[in-house]
Amino acid sequence: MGVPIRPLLEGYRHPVGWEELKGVAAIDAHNALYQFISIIRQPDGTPLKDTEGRITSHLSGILFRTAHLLEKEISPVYIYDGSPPDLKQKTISERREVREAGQANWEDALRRGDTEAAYRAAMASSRIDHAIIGSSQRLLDALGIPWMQAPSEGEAQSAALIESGVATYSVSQDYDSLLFGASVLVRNLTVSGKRRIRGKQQTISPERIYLPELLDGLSMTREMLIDIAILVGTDFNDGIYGIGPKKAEKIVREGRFDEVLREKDPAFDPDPVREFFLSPPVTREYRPEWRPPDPEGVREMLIEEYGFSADRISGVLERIAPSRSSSGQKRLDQWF
DNA sequence: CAGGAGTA
DNA sequence: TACTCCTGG
Repeated sequence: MGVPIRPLLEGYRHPVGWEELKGVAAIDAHNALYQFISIIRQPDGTPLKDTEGRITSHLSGILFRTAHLLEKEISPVYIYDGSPPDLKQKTISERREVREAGQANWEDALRRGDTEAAYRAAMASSRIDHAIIGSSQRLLDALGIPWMQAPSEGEAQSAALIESGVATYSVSQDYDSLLFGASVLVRNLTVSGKRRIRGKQQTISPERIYLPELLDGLSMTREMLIDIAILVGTDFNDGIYGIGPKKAEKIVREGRFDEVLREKDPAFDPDPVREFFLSPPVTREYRPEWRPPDPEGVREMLIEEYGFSADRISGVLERIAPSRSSSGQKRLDQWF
């Protein structure tokens, strides 16, 4: 779910226009896939599937979003998670339980005929499995979009790519990459527009957070921000019961982090978690390469193999790899 | 989520 | 043009 420190970011989440987002976007692949798989569903929660029952929601999401980003002169590179640290095991098993409950609730809601509850439960049942990861990577290859597998957490790798100048910013809905030291985080990198959230219409548009501005504004170090996160809970440790972001901020500012842990959870050693955020396993070798899209490869995969509509695919391909016969449109692949 | 059709 | 609604696989 990511670290719940949103209240601390009030005033630092700046709306940003597409013009300012030109550059290299290091996209948290797991986060993006999860968004697609959980949201791209029919009203009763059924995901898009091909005739063999294989889920295709994520392929639709990647295809159309890629076209959109390239049109905005944004170069995406997808960062996949590698092996999770042992510290994450509890989070992983908790997520599995939530998914299984979601699956059961979905079936229940369908039997009751409660479509809205079915949709919500189906979202919670979403799972990024091997088939989804593999097919997403094949599609990215056909689209000429680079991807890499991080040694460990993708968000940590994204931060390293920014630090070394390979990426301009990190893209995720979660705030973890800030803890890993990503200097720029972009959320809602989607076609802006209105969405229904909890029944209400709300306008969603891209927003940008600068870590240095955040730390300066809060007068704190990244180490302090990490300690706050540890108190409220991260993917790598349980939080302290009854402590939210505001109390955690106060505790850390007053230098009572150790004291509070000694009192509330004496068995817990925060140092491995601190260490993981401050120097996670990452690679410094990777250099992404963007290639022109392979229209025939995309067609073969999506139309022949997964049953996408030829018309829809042709429309997208025309946007990202205009055919020579097309009239007067500017070529978007010219800067590859 | 994103695109497209339908509507005003 | 702007906005709502529906569908995609």
